[in-house]
Amino acid sequence: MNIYDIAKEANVSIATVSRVLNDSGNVRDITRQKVEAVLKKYNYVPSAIARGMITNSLKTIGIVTIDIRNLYYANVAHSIEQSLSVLGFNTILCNTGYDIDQKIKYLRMLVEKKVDSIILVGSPFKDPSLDKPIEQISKNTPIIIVNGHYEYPNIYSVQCNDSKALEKSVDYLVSKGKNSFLYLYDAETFSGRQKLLGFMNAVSKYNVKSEIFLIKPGLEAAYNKVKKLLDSGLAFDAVLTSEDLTAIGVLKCLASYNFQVPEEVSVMGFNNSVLSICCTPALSTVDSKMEDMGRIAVKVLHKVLKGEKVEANTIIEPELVFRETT
Amino acid sequence: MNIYDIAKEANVSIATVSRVLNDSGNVRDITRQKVEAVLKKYNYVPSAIARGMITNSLKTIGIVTIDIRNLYYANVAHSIEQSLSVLGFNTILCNTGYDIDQKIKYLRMLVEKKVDSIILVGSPFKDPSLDKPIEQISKNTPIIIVNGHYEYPNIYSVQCNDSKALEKSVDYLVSKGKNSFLYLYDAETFSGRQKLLGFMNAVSKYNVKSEIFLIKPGLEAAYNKVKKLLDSGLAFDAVLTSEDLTAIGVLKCLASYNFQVPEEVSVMGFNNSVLSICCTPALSTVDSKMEDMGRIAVKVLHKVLKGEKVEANTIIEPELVFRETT
DNA sequence: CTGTTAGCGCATTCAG
DNA sequence: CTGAATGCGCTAACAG
Repeated sequence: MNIYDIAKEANVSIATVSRVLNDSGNVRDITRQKVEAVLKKYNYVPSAIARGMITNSLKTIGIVTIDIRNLYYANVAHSIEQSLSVLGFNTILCNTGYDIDQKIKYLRMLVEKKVDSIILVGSPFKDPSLDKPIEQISKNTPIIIVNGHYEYPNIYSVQCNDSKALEKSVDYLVSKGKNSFLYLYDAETFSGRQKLLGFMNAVSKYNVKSEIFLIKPGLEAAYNKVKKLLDSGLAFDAVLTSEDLTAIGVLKCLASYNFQVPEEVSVMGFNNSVLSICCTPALSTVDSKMEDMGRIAVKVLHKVLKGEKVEANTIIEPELVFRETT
Repeated sequence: MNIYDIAKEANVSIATVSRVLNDSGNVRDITRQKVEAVLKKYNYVPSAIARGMITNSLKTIGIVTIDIRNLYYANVAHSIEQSLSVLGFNTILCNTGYDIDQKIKYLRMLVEKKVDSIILVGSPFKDPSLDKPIEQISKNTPIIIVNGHYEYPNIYSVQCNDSKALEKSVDYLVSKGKNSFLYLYDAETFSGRQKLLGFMNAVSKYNVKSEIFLIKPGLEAAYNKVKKLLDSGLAFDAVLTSEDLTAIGVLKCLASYNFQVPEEVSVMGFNNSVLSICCTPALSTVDSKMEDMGRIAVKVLHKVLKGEKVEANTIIEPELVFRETT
């Protein structure tokens, strides 16, 4: 069943069917009704493929991220998908993992499918060897980076002011009398560097001690690191992390040593994920505005697609969420 | 840049270019090399749309679920997406939420895009008013239901033996001397009913008390329910739930009443999500084999697509995971 | 082994 | 307001 069949049955030309299908005006009311009747009769659904042949678009965008099982990515992806759906776009989801070849493969698939845009969530393409392909693609397809940054034509970014969040966290803890800080982070992404910078910047403003460690992602790595640190005699009264899950690992380790949180040691997570209310005590954390990020990324994209002028960089302010660990 | 341009530059016909592009044999080695050189020179990527025009497929499948922010869905979706990617398929992600019109809209978009299959994760289409569209679509497109069930031609399902999981949990807790059970569940999906059945079936085998409550999803609803129950004087020594998050709400409430877990009250969650290791004490739960479900769903789909015969129903056995709450 | 040809289903001129 | 004709880029016969 195609547009010809409909046209024949409705006694009109395919052009007319196309017109009512796309609501593009210039159809007499009575003609329209005639066609619509046939359309409904057969429950006709036009082929996006054939349409794409002409318009060179499938009204589809690709969202590329490391791993959707990570709550941060899941939240942002959800927000993007929902906003896009309102605009009539579908979303192709790509979990690249950390393998470079995988990333290239996904990129290629998206280009083949002529997606209207690619949205990078996190910075799955921070590896320099991926710069060339990304720049190449950007020649024909706008790219939006959520929580990442890339200075290049047709590449836009939406970021959370992560560094500010860390600064404010340190400020707050210092005001609470803390003076010996630990910062645990697990990723050297754009966002990861921002957080780190914010932390370093903040502690340098005060006369406080600070230690910084890069660890593997996950609860266990954090637990083990803190254990090792404690066993080695390091003392601290505040721990900041780049991820809620890391903070929970810290909490668990602290509990095993019978530290009082937050009296003896304060702990702050990052992202305000559901994890932060699952642990005990409930985790103070940073609301990194995951929903907003997705929504605004799509707003930027929409403008770009409409040919409107858009600033290459949008920054969103995070918010501190205080619960029981500070 | 299209296949004609490549053909011209390589001094061959478009058919030959198509042949090397699809690696479909019948090309002399020297010819192939000539073409490949041009292909590489322009970094040529064929149009999946034009190809789809002929093959009537974009090598894309739709995965439809309620909300990817839910860890269960995220895990299954991730597993599906990864397995599909290996087979050269892309995944369109749809978060339907609970609105019926949304669901219809998503279905229509997927049909327009001629997806090779639709995978339903959870049972986003359990509403009877959606039966007609689903059955209609199944006439042309195989449908796979992950943790749901629908007896109909060209609809296949992969499910976890959730009822068995609940039975085994009760068995175990009875063997531990528990005799007064509470079951809290938050969804009347197919899977939700299976769990419920399993619970009822199990408690009926023993001389134990049991109460069952349907509550809203989330930590807070569980917390409030248990609080109300406790305040009303209800006594129990074991709580089972249909979700880890619910169990954590229970745990939090129990803690606020200074109950010893598991000595006085045992608690079990469901899904073995990351949440279960975040709470304190760490939650005993059911590994509902999220990864396996996705992987097997794709295996089933692949067979269906190849025209092989497949059993309409695949059942996976869950596993109990004992941590600190039992 | 290679080339020619004919559509796939639709949007879009351009006439009328 | 409506219809006829064209072509998007590719695959799949078919002929050679």
